[in-house]
Amino acid sequence: MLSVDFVRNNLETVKNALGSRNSTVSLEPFENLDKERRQAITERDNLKAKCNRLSEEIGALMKAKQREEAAPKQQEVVLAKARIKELEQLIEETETKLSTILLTIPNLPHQSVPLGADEHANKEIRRWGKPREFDFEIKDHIDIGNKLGILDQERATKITGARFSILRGLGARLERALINFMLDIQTKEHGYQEVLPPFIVNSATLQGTGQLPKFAEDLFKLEKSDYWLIPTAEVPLTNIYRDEILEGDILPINLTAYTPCFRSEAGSYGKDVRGLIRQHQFDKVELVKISHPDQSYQDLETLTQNAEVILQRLELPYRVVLLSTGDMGFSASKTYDLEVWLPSQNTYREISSCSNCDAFQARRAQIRFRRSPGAKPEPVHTLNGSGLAVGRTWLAILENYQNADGSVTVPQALRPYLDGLEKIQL
RNA sequence: GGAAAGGUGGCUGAGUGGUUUAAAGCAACGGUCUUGAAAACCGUCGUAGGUUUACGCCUACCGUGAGUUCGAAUCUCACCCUUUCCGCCA
Repeated sequence: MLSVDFVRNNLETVKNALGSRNSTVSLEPFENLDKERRQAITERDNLKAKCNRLSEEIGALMKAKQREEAAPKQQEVVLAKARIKELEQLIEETETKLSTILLTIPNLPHQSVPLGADEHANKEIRRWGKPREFDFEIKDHIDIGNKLGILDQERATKITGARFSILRGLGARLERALINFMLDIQTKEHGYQEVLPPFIVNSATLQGTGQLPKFAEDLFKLEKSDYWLIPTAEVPLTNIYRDEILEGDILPINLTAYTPCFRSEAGSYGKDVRGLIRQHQFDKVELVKISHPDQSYQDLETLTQNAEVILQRLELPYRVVLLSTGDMGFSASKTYDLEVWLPSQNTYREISSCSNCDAFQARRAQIRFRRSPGAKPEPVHTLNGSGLAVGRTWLAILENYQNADGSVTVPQALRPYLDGLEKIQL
């Protein structure tokens, strides 16, 4: 969320930014609503001040047993209160409209973000590793997984429905190994604190990180409650400090968590229907930084590198892409995607998305800090990134490490997590 | 699910209709004193909104929301949360 002040004083900038982000939010009503609201507040506060004064006088008269003299003053208060009631209704209406506008304005892009309508304007920053050349006909991860008996999507459909899967035997084991491997690197080498948050959150939490009110459709909601399944650990992790004022010297706060993630994938029908790429439930190890505003863009570089290390250790070729204004998520001011090489698709596919949300989420979630003790509280900057999407890592390993005989070699770095296993085979 | 108690500032904790402008203490910050520190003393010490060139002034906030009243932390209703006990349960 942008601050009212900022929008009021930078109307043109915000309008331009909206355009660059393909947003359809209209700022036309903003100016009038803003003015109307402030006038009403001023009038109401003046009336209230008057009532307070009168009430005090009435109190004094009552004490002095001068009831008759209090009566006209009481009348006056009653009258003022009727007007106050009208004004409060008006204030509430305008504030609702204003906050609807403010809550649906996406974040402003950072100046370093390329302008563009969609992913074609994204900018490749760097590549790591060389895609392997195969001297046999390669299979995709679905075929490999099915043949090895470690992936069972048909039966998952019976148990739940489309876009769910069952991992079995070494498949399940590989998933668990990856989770531990990722968490170990982030906690032991990069200094993140491991967190195990709730997988179910309330709507205030989702509004804090920007999923609500605009993207309810992408989420799973539990019936007869205000509870929702998390679409990413970013949501509970970032909200840990909601409604708090932190001391500046504890920043940055680095958090990591493994959680399953639940997404309705509304509007993606027909997209990536095969395999594990796009599931309603998937595992992810998430990285979150609560940063000092002066440091946050440097912290984004660090966070991105922290995620990259996982791919490097697993020796999976990838590239880093800087998203353009039109391709970024709602809350982000700057985003790097990590894309892993998928032989079956002969292309790079997203496996991590690392974003700086600047003060956008912090303002919504009221996460603030003091530059020095006693200083005025300011919003922190919040960052998040996948480190990494476990399901996509799982399938990337199957595809990149497949052998002609249908077996899959276990990446060196992962073997300690699988009792030294070198190969997944029949 | 049943019963009971409770929710007040960063923390502890008073306050049951009218100088509460939320006491007091602790913590924090600034100062005096000191070679330095501690102690002592003095002062400052919440958040948000509105208004003002500015000093400042005004308004709201005692779990949340509604209500009673000229006036609510205090009374009424609903809800949320916490703790304890019982029941059920991994």
